[in-house]
Amino acid sequence: MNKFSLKDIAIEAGVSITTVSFVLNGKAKEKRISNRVTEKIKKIIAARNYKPNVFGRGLRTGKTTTLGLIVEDIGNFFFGNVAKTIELAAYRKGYKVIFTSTDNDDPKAKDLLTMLKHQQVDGFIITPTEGMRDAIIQLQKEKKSFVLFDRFFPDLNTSYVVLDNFSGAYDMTCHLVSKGYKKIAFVTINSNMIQMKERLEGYKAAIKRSGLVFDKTLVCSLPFLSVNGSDFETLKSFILTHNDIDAIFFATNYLGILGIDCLSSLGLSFPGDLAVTSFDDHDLFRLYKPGITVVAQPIEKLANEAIDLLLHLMEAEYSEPVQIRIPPELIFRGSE
Amino acid sequence: MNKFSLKDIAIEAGVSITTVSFVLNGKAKEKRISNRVTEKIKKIIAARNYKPNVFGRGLRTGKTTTLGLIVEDIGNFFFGNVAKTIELAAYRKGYKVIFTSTDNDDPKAKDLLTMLKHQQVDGFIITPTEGMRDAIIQLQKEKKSFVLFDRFFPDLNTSYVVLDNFSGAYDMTCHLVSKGYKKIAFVTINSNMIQMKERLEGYKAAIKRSGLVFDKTLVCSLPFLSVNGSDFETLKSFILTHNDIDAIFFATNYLGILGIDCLSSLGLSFPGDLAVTSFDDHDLFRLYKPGITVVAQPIEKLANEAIDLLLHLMEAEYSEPVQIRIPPELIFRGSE
DNA sequence: CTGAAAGCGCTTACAG
DNA sequence: CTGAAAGCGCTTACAG
Repeated sequence: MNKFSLKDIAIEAGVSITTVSFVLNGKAKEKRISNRVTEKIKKIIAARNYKPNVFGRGLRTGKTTTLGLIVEDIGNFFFGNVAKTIELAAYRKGYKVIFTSTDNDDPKAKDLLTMLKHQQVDGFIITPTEGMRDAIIQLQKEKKSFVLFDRFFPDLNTSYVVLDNFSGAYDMTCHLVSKGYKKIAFVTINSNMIQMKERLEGYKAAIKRSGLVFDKTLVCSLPFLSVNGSDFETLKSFILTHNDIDAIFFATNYLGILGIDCLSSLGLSFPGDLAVTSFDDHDLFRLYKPGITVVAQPIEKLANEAIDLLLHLMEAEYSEPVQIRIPPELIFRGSE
Repeated sequence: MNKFSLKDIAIEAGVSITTVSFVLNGKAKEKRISNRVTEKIKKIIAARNYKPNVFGRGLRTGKTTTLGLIVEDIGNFFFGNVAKTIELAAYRKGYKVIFTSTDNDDPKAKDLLTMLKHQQVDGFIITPTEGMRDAIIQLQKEKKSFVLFDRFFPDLNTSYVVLDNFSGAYDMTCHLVSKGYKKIAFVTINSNMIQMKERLEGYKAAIKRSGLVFDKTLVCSLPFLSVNGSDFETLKSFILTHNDIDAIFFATNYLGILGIDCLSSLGLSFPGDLAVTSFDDHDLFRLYKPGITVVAQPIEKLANEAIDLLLHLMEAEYSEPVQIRIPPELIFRGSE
């Protein structure tokens, strides 16, 4: 495909490959290549549409202009749009992106990280699973450039870009309280990862601050993306058992979607029978009748902060870890 | 990172790098390396967790175990889930995937293809834009392994995996006719690409076969993802102008989503005021009240066919182009 | 102002 | 049954 190598260009220009390489890498001035020769070489490179071979360069320099992106699930609305934004920003800077989904599976996640390291990507954006803690420590030891995304390890001093999950959950819960709801259920996933913990903590803190009593039986924890579809039944029976609930707050977009499915199959209407709110925005929440009140994540902002930070870390000689929290945005709709 | 090279392993095993390379590439038997030596080397490779350097190998062989995926928009429900399935299948086969979104932008799309070629990916899955025709011809001349996805060029004999769009549109239109609708509007995007043409043709054919008269003023063509959001207004005025329409068929998921938004903001209800159906399934269509009747694309099947075909083409010495059409699945819900 | 040469890590034709 | 050596395409320290 790349018929042309440095050598071919050199022959055509009647100079050495060294000289061509200098011109190619913008070192013509520094190396004092004459203007005449520089221009001549540039012309030939353009005419032949010559691009340096990635392997030759990679072997020599260890650089790839490729980034590794690890998300939870590229098919999810949130992560899919995050990926889109990151890819666009990377493209504009001349980087390729290798993308991978962990599906919250620890062994797969670790395997993916190894694969990306082995692939010599220049930097990583990682939505870590719980079990990746050691692998992240290792990555840091190896002085790789990376930023954690959506979640992080509280006891590890790494760079990250996350939503301020605590205040998102806190503000939404306060909102429900202010509307007069008193029995507010919180439906979350069974995860120790910080982003889910913070959402739960935000909910708890708001309940307590409001003078209500935190009742742990009002918290429903589902396993992550159970394949057998048992979530639906679990949630249904939770709702049926707690028939005094007057509001439900779903902790992620797919829980909210599941919740709407569930409530509607139970014939419950909202906000009539109970108020419904969710984390994350989604076309369904926006267009459902009534619209669902949500804690929206500013997706483009989150993704752009992550890629910008990563590129910054990659070019910095040395940098202290940078930790960014983006405020969420509450969108009030009819579901209360 | 990869501290260990072939050389290190060779030194540790007390053999030449040639021998290690043979073992590494499963040529031990063929090259008649003794069992004793083979086992010893394998043990060391495992113990050191040695992985061959991708650049060294790539430079020598030109192979990368990396695939290039070009979709329209990774943030879209359809393409996001396609990407997810492809990535999973590729991962299981030991391939990495570099993914890119064209956003239906010709120059970007061509640029992405060049980038992927330059990156020496072993194979391509491409959702082409209209303007990529020449680039695809070129790709074929270069004997690259690739499969077109979701759409293809009718006058080009290339491999592809697509939905049978014609029959999807045809069947849905017939369904509407059978329900008694007579003024069926078709909302599509302004594209000459085959998948949209076939949908329109399917609609037309069904109208004619049903003894109705094809009325081109009932076809509304919107520009692809106009940034300024003018689609909403265009569609709105189309609906207002044609107040005798008794059914609308949206030709893609994002048009259907836009349509629901639009109809609902006009205060129109369905199927009361008019029937509503769409191409592609989506959480919104499934859970909206009433549920939206759709022509669903079997996403996993489409994606798996594409990746399987690509892998087949990659390992085949030579293969005639393979062209696969997957039948759509109509899902009937309350919107008629 | 420019070039010859080493070396990054690998695979494989050739030799024995 | 095993190894020395060439060469893939590049960058850069060194020499002049």
